[in-house]
Amino acid sequence: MAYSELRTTENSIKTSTQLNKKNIQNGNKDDFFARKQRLAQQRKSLPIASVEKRLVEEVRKNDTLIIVGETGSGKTTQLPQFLFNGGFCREGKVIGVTQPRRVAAVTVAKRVAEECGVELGQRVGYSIRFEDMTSNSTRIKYMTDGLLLREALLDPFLSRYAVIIVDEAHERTVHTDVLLGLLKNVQKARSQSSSQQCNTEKNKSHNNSAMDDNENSQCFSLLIPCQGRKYPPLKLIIMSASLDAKGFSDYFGGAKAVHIQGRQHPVDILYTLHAERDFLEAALITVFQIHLEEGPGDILVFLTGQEEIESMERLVKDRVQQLPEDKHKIQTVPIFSSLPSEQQMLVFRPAPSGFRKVILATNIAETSVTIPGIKYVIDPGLVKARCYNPRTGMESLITIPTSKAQALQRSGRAGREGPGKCFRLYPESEFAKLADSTVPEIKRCNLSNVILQLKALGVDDIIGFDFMEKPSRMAIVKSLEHLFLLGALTDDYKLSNPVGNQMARLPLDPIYAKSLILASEFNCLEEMLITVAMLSVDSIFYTPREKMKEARDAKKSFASQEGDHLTLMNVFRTSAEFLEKRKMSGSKDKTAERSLGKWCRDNFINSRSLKHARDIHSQIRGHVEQMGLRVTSCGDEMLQFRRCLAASFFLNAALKQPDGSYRALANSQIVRIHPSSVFFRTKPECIIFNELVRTNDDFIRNITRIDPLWLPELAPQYFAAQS
DNA sequence: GAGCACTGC
Repeated sequence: MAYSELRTTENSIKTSTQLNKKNIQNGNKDDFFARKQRLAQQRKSLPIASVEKRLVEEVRKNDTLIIVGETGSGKTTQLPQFLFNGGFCREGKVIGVTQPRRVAAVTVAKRVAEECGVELGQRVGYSIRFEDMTSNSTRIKYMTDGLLLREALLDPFLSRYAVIIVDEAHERTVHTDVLLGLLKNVQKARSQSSSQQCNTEKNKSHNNSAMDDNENSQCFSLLIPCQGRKYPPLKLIIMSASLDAKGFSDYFGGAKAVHIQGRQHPVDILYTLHAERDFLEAALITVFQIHLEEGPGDILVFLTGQEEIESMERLVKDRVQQLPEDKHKIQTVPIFSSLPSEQQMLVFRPAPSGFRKVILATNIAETSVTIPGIKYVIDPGLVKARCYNPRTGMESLITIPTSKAQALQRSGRAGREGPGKCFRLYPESEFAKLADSTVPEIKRCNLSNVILQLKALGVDDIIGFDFMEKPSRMAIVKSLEHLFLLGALTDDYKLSNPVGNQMARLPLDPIYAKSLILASEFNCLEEMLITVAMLSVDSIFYTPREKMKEARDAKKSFASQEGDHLTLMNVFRTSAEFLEKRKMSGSKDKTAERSLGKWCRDNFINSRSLKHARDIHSQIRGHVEQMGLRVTSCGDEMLQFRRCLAASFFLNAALKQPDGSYRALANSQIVRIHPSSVFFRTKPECIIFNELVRTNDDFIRNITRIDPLWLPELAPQYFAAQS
């Protein structure tokens, strides 16, 4: 295939010695000191090290600072240490650093603890869902941004923190965007609380005297809990890898932005001369072009989904047979999120000697997973993205062109260990037409959860909330209506008590949170806890292409005639009984867990999803018990449980049509039962469902049969007017 | 008889 001239994007800076994994495990004293010395050397050689004093000074001078740091600058690990040494943790205050992903929070915290020579969980720690590695002495705390949002519900002023660093802000996840808005309010309120004494007597009710103008009225509600208390100003640092700091700076009132040099090797970017019609074929040709003409080094190919990855794998294997025998040494390795972890791990294993590894990946390899040894990247310029239509309330996945930022992120994967090459399968003129950055997630998702959180944080005027980028009015109104129908909001759209408050405290989809509250009244909270935990995770059933029949039979053994909800519950309970038996018979916890892994494989269950569901189950159980909800079981009274499902998910009720499709009662939309449902063949007259996704058709998933007469009985406020 | 980018509480 023809490519245009090579172009060099970034300057090369030599990297220091790589870490030697072996030495970490060795408790040997010499190794310990050698490693310590090496760590210190590495720290000193980071681009950020030379500007330590200046950075600390800038943070002292500016309440908000934007830091643009390229990959490898060391900003995430070093800046918190600089600030700690600079005295920002006086009086027991904490430096919080947020990350969009759990793995990042954990690995960075471990690294920093080691650099500081302290035990993880002491001065340096991390906190993510299901795992808290912090203590009273923790001063540098890495955490996920979603977790900090949850913390804000309990401590609206984030009073423990002197500094909050929002890392990877350019990724613009929903959590990051909500957090930025919240932090802006907290910062404003805290600087006012320290400059202006709150008047405890006068401010019992909503009273604007503590604020200068209406624009500030939103942080007023945040002020209430701090009445009479004083807080030091909150230092805010927004760190981004994208070169465009202006958006963040503008949002924070013209905050100062500083730039820190990165340390990437140069990556040559090549474009095709013409637009390619078939990107799979173009990628295939490029793989072999690299294999035959370029030096050693592994290839990373970005594809849109599992299906493309699997067909690409077959194509490479077929095509390699046409080459002379001495050119056969290619090994393909797929990676995507729903792949079982053991198979995911294979991408990290070096290819056999003399072989070239070709990694076929979704955008899991863009940020979440860093694979060593990549020298070549092939980027067709496409990505599958979630879209939300607020009018229909429907989510869908569509393939769209990447943004420039995303293309840059992908090409950067070729320059982590040495100079690399990136082949973009489109002409350079097309690159110029790409959007600069990806549309923030908050503009393309259902907002019910976001709104419930904001309401619980005291933000009543959602439409007036100062989002960095405002979601559409329609999306906001739609979600407000939805929350109102669930009973989370009152007639004047305030958070209801106790229902709305309880729902906001549960880390679940609002509709699932509501179902738990209802279940305690229906005496089936035990069952509903299991159900919502199982509904909250990715697909539980795993169906490998080559073992379809076995997988289907395994699934049948769990199937319930009542529907998918009870089927999921059967899986959960059977696995729990299995684990219990193992532990009773004297197996250690670890051994029992391992045999659960085998049980999962035998039953074609995705063990990662099941583990996740078990974690959610125990976490949520703790929450509902704390709230004082009664956790009781309906035993064999499945009718009672199905009635509770109907009462919970009445917004998703549907009636069978003569042609076997269904009509959703809420909006008369015609939908079809997904083939993964137990009701794909035997179709009941009336059902409730949990998920509506558009793929080749408008499919509904997770379905239970109900009696249509229950609907007006259990949700009269909704169905009375309609019948 | 389908096919599910990726995170997160």
